[in-house]
Amino acid sequence: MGRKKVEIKRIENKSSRQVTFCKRRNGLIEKARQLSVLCESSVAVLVVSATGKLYNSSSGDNLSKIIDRYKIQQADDLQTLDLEEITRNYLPHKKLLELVQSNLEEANVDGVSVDSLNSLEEQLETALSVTRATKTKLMMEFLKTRREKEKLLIEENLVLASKVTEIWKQTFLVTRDETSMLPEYRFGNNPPETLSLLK
Amino acid sequence: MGRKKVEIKRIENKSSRQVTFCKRRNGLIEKARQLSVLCESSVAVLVVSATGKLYNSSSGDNLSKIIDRYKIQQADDLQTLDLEEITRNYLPHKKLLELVQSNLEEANVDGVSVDSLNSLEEQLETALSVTRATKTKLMMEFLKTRREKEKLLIEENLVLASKVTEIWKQTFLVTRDETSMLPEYRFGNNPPETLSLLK
DNA sequence: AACTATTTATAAGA
DNA sequence: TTCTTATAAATAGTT
Repeated sequence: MGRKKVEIKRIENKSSRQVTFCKRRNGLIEKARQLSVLCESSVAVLVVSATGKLYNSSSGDNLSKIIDRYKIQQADDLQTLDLEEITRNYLPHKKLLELVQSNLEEANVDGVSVDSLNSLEEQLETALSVTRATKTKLMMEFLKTRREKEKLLIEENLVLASKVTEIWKQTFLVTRDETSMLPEYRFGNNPPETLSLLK
Repeated sequence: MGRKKVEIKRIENKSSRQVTFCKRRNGLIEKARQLSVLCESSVAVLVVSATGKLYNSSSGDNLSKIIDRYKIQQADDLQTLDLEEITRNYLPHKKLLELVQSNLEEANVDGVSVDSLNSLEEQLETALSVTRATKTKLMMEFLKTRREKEKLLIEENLVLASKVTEIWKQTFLVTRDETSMLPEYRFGNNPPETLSLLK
């Protein structure tokens, strides 16, 4: 729908690709909004540009909720896989139970005492909750470490990016006036692309 | 674009709403595909109908990857709110517990039956194990996302670092011979420091 | 599900 | 970028 019919294949010209990206992205998002309103549904659109920049929109429910809805479907689809994971998580406990089982049989020799069984149960519960808490704590700590490392990387990235930008600017100023001294091909002519993850 | 102009507001007639939902949903998904192909980008569309049914499409990358890219942004924006997401995912289990709770009270009225308590206990254990597995899974997923993001950052960092090094080298070669053209203070005299996290 | 009269989106040009 | 406009494409109402 334009002056000419266009084939649906990659637009080779960079600038017209950029223009089309912008126009059609806006068009798509507007269409999504309309669908949502007309048919009282929730619609999410996520667009990742070639340079990695993300554009998203949602109407009806918010994006997180829509994604959660998607996850539920995934969970349904992979229910058998989850069961495997659950089983895996239970193996350590199983072993612990076996260990206690042998204790139990030992106890049986002396005749079954309800009191001893009670205390055994308690011990088991304690062992279990300790295991669980430790696991959570370990994972939380690990997450924290990751976050800190990520922070450092982002800072470093910012410093480097501004350095490159700065140098590019100055190079450009020089090459414009003194082309012969600093041939344009030397540093490349384009400003450094902006960085996908730092926007 | 049809026989009549339509206002963008909820379509009251149920069957025409249904028809429009289907037509426009297909249109939206086709538009998404076109945008993806024309501009070599990744596009995801998620539509949840009023009855809760989910329709989704993705082009370019697969949906999970696009959603991961979204999560990276979220993690930046809402680093502290990760716990909220986890909490949100726990609500369904909460409801399950409430359900069981009501069963418990019901059982109490008829006098406590050991059998019913047994089955209740079993149900609870199941709910608990599912909860536990879900928690682990969520944390694992989150860790995976972090790891992927870190990878991207490191790659970006490497590219930037080599860029800075390259430019520094070339600048040095010029300044040595033509000091007046490129005052030494301009880009700084030192080679870029090596990077703490990339060693 | 098709069919078309119209509206809407957008490609090219400015 | 942003606006304009000729044309392609989508779709509302109809069958």
